[in-house]
Amino acid sequence: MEQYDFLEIEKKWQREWEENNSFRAERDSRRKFYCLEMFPYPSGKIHMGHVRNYTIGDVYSRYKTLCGYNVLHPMGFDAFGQPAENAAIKNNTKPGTWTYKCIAEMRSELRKMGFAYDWRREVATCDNDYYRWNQWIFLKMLEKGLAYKKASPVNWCPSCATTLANEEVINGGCWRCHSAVEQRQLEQWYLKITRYQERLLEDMGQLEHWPSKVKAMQENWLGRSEGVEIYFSEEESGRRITVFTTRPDTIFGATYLVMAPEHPLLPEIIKGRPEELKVKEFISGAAGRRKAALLSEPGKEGVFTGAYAVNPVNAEAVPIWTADYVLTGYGTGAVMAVPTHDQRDFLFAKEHSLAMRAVIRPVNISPQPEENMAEAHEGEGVLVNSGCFDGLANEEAKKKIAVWMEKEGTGKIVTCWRLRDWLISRQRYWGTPIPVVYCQDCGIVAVPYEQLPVKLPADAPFTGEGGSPLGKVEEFVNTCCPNCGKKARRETDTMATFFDSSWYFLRYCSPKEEAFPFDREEAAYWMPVDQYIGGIEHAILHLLYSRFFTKFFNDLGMLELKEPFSCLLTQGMVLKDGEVMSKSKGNIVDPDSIIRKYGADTLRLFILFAAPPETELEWDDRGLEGAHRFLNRVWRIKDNLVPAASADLLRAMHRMIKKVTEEVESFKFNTAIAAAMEFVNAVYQSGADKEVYSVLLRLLAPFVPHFCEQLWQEIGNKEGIFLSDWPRYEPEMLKESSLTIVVQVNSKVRSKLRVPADITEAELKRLAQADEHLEPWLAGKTVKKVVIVPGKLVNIVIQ
RNA sequence: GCUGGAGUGGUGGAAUGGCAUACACGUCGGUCUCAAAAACCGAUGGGCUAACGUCCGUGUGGGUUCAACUCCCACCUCCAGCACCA
Repeated sequence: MEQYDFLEIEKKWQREWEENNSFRAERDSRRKFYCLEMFPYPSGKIHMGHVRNYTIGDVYSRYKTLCGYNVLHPMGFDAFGQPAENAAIKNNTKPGTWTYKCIAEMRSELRKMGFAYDWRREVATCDNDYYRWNQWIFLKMLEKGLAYKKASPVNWCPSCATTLANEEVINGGCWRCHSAVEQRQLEQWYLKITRYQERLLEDMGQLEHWPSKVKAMQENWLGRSEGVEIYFSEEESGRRITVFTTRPDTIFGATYLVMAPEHPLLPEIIKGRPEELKVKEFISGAAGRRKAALLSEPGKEGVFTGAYAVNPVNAEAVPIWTADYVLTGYGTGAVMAVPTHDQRDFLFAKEHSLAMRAVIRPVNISPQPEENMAEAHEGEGVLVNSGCFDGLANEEAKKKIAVWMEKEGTGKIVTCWRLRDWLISRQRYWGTPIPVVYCQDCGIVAVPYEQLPVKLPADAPFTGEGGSPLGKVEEFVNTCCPNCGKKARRETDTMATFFDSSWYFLRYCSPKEEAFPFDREEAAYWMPVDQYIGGIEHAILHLLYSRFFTKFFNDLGMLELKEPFSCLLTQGMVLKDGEVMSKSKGNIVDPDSIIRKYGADTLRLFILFAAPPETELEWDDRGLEGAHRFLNRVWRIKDNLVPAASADLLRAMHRMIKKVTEEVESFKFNTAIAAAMEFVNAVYQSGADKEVYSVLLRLLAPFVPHFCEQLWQEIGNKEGIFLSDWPRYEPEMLKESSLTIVVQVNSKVRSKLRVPADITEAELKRLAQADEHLEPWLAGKTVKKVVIVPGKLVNIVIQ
């Protein structure tokens, strides 16, 4: 039995596409379509996750091409980052050398998959021509006050020996190596992403075609919450201690106040008190306890400071405590504690025998004395023990008390965000140098634009043991102040690589542009990305940063649009035996070995057919063989073409065109392929002619491009299949002359009728009731009602 | 705890109010063959039945409807993300 020669065919068409620049994209008068997949880190080899991600994008971009769109489908490499340094140490080479070698290997692996990229637009973020624009963007941000340097406690990964952004800390561990993250006091560069927090939240309304999950995660990350800052004062000194609460309705129930151990006022408050030593001990142990808490349940540790704070609404003095459960990074770093109506406060108060006072009486539950409460009542109710607010529903009281406090000057209505500014300094070598110098006289000085790029030296004595490697490269560090010309030192930290990937989709629009990061007109034509495809792991980091950058470019007047990605698809993971493929589990299937054995088209087809794009995909060798079998089946039709296909087959073909088109359009590739398989089964029954075959090939072309190009050529076409058109169905051909109608009695199928398609409802009703198959069911019963669904079924309801 | 998903044959999955299990995998049977493989054709949710059939069946319990995998209410289980966020 003839098997098609995939090795030969795939090589041939890959060469052909490359020589003809088949997938080059240029601005023209057609409707544009920008299809983008998240670019890879160039590790050298592609894995099944890449294969799946890029195959999904490839199908869609080839489909859009066939539909007549001017498609931009670029590829590049997210090439800066730590693995290059580790690999360089291990292999005794330079990160640059290693990275460019990996890029070359990766490019060749991607080519073997037959992806339709415009390779002329390739970018690698470690190229001078790319990262100089990182520096340009940074300087613009510096000008606008969006980039700033400050000393602050930062997340520190001891194993990677570098700082991390909040977004890079996952469950208290480093996103890359999972080591427990420590806090260190360091002076670092930040980007003021918080200036955009309202817009990042508001504009999510535009992201209709993003998965709700991703939007929910971003919303949660932004963490907007409305509340009140309340001004307590320390009893003796009158020093103001501001707390933040979302529950001003419980203010009369505040029985103590808690400050985070890191709160800057704390040392002043305890100064000279008998408790000072004990509290200081507690403060110095805080970092260690926080680290330990990451590994286990958070504890309820805390100590009394000896001081009291005056509640501004009732002049009551309440004890001031410091405890781990109050965080320094959120709100004001201090809270008023209301044990009766906040579960955390409740547990803490029980633990340390602190006073409680209920101020909200629950509706429909008999009120309990405080000492009998088993847990805090966090729900709704009516205010009690709250002065003139007694009797108000608590939701109403929330607003009234807030307004009242603001009027009295005892508080202020505020909106609090969880989002922090983005820490971008990294103590690493393989990244974009931050383009500033430090001058004895002038302080922090921006490197002038005309001096960009600040080139990363080709080599640095890095060991992976910490400290910025660039600091050891004398000829890099020592420079002159651009301002006064005196001796100055360069910044030796590099930028977080998420900076690089926050705007690469814009660079693709004009990758050779020399005056700006991107050409305004090209971007105006190609942007936004119409379809973006990538892993869910970037739901917050990359996608949030990219939205931030886009808004920044909008402010600079370089972009019209506010959001970079119109539609987003997050593809599911590839599993083997129910687990994610990984080196450590030893369950990796290497795409290259599959390509050699079955061909790229079979691999593509299997991965598309085995599951819908968004869900997890279980690797299955036998499923792979099934996909291969199907291709051979389609191949053999070529030698068995008939002069004219039957009318039934033609109708089936038009039904298939409709189905495949609708399914591809909505990313249901598995059912699109199923429809094609069903049709091929019909072809095996009655025989296809050349016309029918050519339709089938064009419908399959986005999925298995080499295969279809070859057959397309063999049946006599001179131009490539991707220069043809996506088939259209004739609505006339979908109509059947007769239909099968299901006949039910009391909703159970009892018979089927073959009737003319244009039958009237009355006639159908008559026919159904006369059906002899129904005799046993209808005999002696009264017909209550007859439901008719045109073209589908008749349901006879009997008593 | 909060957020977002998922739960359907032996397996991956299909069906968004109208014949549950399309398509594929696997299994079984047939054709071809000396034989095997490949290929092609057919069967394949469960119970009862010699058979025509018939009853049950989409995580659980209720509800709406002539009709529910699908809509509503309550719950269970699993996966993922966030989490002492005041």
